[in-house]
Amino acid sequence: MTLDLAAQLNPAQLEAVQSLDGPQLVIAGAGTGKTRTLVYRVANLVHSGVAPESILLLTFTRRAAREMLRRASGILDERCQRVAGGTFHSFANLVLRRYAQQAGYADGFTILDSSDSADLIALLRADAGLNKRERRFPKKGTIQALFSRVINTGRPLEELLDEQYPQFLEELEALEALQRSYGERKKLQNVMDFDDLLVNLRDLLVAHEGVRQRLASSYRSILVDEYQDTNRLQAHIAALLASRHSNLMVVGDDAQSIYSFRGADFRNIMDFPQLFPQAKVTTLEQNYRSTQPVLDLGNAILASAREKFDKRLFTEVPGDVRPRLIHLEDDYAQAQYVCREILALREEGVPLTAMAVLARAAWHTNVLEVELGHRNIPFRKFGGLRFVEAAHVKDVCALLKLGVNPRDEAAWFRVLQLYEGVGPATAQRVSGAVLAAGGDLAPLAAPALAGRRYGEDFKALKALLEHLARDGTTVPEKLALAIEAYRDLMPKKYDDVQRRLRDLESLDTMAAHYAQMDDFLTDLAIDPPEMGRREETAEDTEDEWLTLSTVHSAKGLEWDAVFVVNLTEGQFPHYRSMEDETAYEEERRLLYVAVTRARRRLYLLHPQAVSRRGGYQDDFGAVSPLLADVEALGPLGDWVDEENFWDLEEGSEDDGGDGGGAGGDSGEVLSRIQSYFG
DNA sequence: GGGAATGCGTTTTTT
DNA sequence: ACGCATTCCC
Repeated sequence: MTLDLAAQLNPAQLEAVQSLDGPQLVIAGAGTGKTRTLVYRVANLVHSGVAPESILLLTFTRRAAREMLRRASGILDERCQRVAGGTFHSFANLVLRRYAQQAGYADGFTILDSSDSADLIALLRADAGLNKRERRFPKKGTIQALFSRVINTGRPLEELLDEQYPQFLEELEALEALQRSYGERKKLQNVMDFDDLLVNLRDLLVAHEGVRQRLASSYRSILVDEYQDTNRLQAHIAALLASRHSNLMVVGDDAQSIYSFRGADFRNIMDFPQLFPQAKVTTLEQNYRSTQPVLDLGNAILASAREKFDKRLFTEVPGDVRPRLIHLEDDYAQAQYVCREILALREEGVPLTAMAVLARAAWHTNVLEVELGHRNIPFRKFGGLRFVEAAHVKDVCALLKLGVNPRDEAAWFRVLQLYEGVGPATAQRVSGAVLAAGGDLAPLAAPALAGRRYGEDFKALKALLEHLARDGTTVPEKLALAIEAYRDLMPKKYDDVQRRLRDLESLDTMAAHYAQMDDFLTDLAIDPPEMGRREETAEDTEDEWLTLSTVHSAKGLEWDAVFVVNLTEGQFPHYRSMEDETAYEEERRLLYVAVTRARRRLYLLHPQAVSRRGGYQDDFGAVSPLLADVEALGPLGDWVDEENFWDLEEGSEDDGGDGGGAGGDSGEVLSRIQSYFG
């Protein structure tokens, strides 16, 4: 098997792909073949004899990793499928399961997703009596987000409070105490939240020399995609893993950094050469995705950015259809317009699969979804509320979790309250008793409960959990047991039992792929299925569908035609980002990401009113200030600007659309890592 | 005391 | 439609 790299790559890409050793930074603008470069580099590494298992590809989603390895296999051969790949979180999970003891945990720890962790925090808040106070105490979700930010940015709680919630500064001490008890309680319950996965991996690598040596030796080459969206913790982990061979390639684009709300810091990119002074830096500037008019708009959006990183993308992709900015009365008119345009494009031969509607927030497409339904246009929705976040799915998962880890208090709290006559107080009492017994289920059958309404129910629950904990039963069998028990409990909580049961059935198809229940549950938390919440109208097997997505979930993807909806002040940019400059700048980059998803056709839609809960926003919304900034620049905002308020009745005609190893030994690298990360 | 029913305000982005 | 707080009822 030969690899004709020169024929497939431009000089800059080729350079990045061919230098197999040493640290490398690739700055890759949108559409410049970043993924291509990574894929070819993986193939080239394997081709040159590096064992696939010793290559680690860290990406933003697991889907991205799978896709890249599939492509690498297509270029070279099946060996590429054996490359280790995934997200930082999934990799951390893998390592921590192997070294649970060294990390201070027991085997079979369970994962808390953000809402689980918020629930646990709420329990502790109630324990500490912080509920019944004169002053309002922050909501559980707010506290959870704060704690998470402390971890992911490495900044002190006080600073973050001062910045974001000055009204809660007076509660600093109470919050710090809560933070401590939250940390202790998780250990006690043998659970980790998302942040613990990263923290514990880093701590493991720092504190356990032997483990670090083993991992750093076994990963001969490490590649990190979307490096601009990593946080400090992740950068530290990547550096530690590369401490032996220094073969770390990071790829990213500062202009596409859109996850700072999660602690991502694009300075990781800027500082990379500081950490690895021998780093080779490659910049990819030729865009292979979009036409010049689309790119011009992208460049213009960046041009008004507060912090400029001079990078001008150019393209040779032919095409001169200018982007269109369309002003509409409201989001119903917007939905009409988008549908008609989509159908028109399809007539012209653009397949549905090559079109996407992108939005700042998942709910922005709600009105459109109804309209698409009316017109029988099949679609899939990405981003926003996940399948696994639906209350009934969480309920069943909580049951399953207790089979794996009977110390998981958040799961207990959820499960117990499913029973008639059980509220927060009883649930907490019983789960407290189980926890105090180290996870023994005996308290469920305690004589004191016998006379209660739920006495018998709890005995049945005990039997169920014992069965779920048994080794001989398969994952799908356990799931079936849990659903069967849950079916009887549903009417207390929901009136649409049938619909929810159907969702649970789809869990079943997933469960079939797993031999271990904890793997199944972990994957549900860390790598949730991206199925649209809306039932696929016709058949699941529909092979032509339109993509609806949040801009965040559209990262790295591309379509022939892209519609960006709700470009209205307060919607996009989100109103909460308008006071804060750094947040506003991130909205700008977010719009940049959105428009650079388009290959040939780009529609920017500005509904003047956006419906909320049936009604309308009080006042009429101006066009997004992000676009106003571009307009102010003059010729670069050279889009087709049209108003389309009236002519939208079904069937009416309108104007239609056209529109490594190189330097430094392990010790030297380590000391640099140490001095950088402290 | 604790659980259930009622009413109100509210929607960012994700591992 | 959902989470939250208040009120109502056993």
